[in-house]
Amino acid sequence: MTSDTYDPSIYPPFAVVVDLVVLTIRDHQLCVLLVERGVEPHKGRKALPGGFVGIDEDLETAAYRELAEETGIKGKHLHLEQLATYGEPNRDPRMRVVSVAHLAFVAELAEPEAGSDAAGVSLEPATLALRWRGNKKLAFDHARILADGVERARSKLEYSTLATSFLPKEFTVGEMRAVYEAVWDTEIDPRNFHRKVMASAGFVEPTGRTTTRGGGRPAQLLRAGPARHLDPPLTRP
Amino acid sequence: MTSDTYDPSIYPPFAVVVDLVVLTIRDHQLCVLLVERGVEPHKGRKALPGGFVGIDEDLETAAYRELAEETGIKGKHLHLEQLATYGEPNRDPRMRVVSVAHLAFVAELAEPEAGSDAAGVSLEPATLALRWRGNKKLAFDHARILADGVERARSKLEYSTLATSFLPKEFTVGEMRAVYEAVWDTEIDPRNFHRKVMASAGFVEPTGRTTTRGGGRPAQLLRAGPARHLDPPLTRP
DNA sequence: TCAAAAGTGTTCGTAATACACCCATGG
DNA sequence: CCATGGGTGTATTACGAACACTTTTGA
Repeated sequence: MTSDTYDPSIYPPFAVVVDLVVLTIRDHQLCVLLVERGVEPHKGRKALPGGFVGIDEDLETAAYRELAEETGIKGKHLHLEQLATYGEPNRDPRMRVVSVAHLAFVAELAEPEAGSDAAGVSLEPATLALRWRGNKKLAFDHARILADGVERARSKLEYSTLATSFLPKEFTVGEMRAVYEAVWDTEIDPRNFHRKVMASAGFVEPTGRTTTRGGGRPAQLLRAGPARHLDPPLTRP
Repeated sequence: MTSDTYDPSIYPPFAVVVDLVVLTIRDHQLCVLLVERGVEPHKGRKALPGGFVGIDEDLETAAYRELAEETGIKGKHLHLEQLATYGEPNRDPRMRVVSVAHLAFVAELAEPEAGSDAAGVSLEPATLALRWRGNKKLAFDHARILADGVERARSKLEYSTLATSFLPKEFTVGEMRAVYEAVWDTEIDPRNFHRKVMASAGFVEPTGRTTTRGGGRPAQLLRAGPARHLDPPLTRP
């Protein structure tokens, strides 16, 4: 804030919206939730979900609300954080729109089209959506927002415990490895990964049960531990 | 963005401002640039510099403009990045204000009070300003913004080459070590630090000249190298 | 000749990698 | 009994912390 006085008759109107980069893992790929625009501008193109912030609504509250409206997700088992704010004067041709983008990590949603609002909801591989060109290009500056979100996700997995946000409440080490491999788009040695995850204090805790989903020897079922930061970090090759 | 239509007669007015966390090193301490408020609310308190975004002005452009107005700094030898956006409904009692905070690293400014606008500009140790309580407390939610900025600065030094932004164009390894010690508030082994900095490809390059300012054996004068990221990172103890 | 800061060499313990190997299940 | 993934042990290498030591100036 500044000490300048505010005069509404001079000060021009800004619209403030939240846009969401909702990431999830599907088929061993990092996927992003997109909606198809029904109106101009960019009618027919895919866009990040989002909407206006209410006058008495916190930014984070608005982001959670949009997420629920768009996906039907309401549970507490997800991660949502502010990503960055995009405010180029002409990013929306209709008026001056400042978008506070948020980044969400969610566990596999059972057919997200079940969401209330938008019929045109889809899940697309993130790297694919980033490469769309021509009239398939993402609306507005959403390709840039998505790129920033993907890069943030990649680095967050290194030094935070947020990989668990992509997983159901109970999971195996192998399933967590699949998350890292999908987000980083690399292969990871299963044996060393196993050791690092189990040795990292507070990352995961055993439930005592096992599962054989996925075949092979039964794997321990784990749940997320209390730690928020990963020390030492898991580094990508 | 969303497909909702926009109706200005319904949509309430938001003010969009940029606030600046301007950090520099002074007396071996990490310091922040503050201005004293001349009007209510929070009249007489220190606050982060900032101001309204123009209707045709990019967020980053607005941040550079405010920085120049507040400090007189115009040169290209500084770093400025977006920090985060703060939009709680009641963070400003006058109206709904969304603040896009930016973080700047600058080399020692020669008495910043020389700046054009504000007479009440001062440089205060960051950790001190964060501890102010009662009627000396920072205005609005600026203590939280400052805390976020300091934490970001601390971690940026680990994996980026931005320490050079705190230094003049030419500097010595010892002067850079002083930056790390001030920002991290730790002591660092000079010998190991020297080796790491010089071994890190693209971090610094020799100018060929030396200096004896600071006493002792002449030190190589260095300038910032082309690298933006530090690999391997410098880790705090 | 002493203090002070720059810079180099070396030791030593830990951490990461690569991979051999064993385990426990389903088909 | 074989394929599949889970999980353990271990040798080798790489790296970082600690610190002894040398260098080059100003006072």
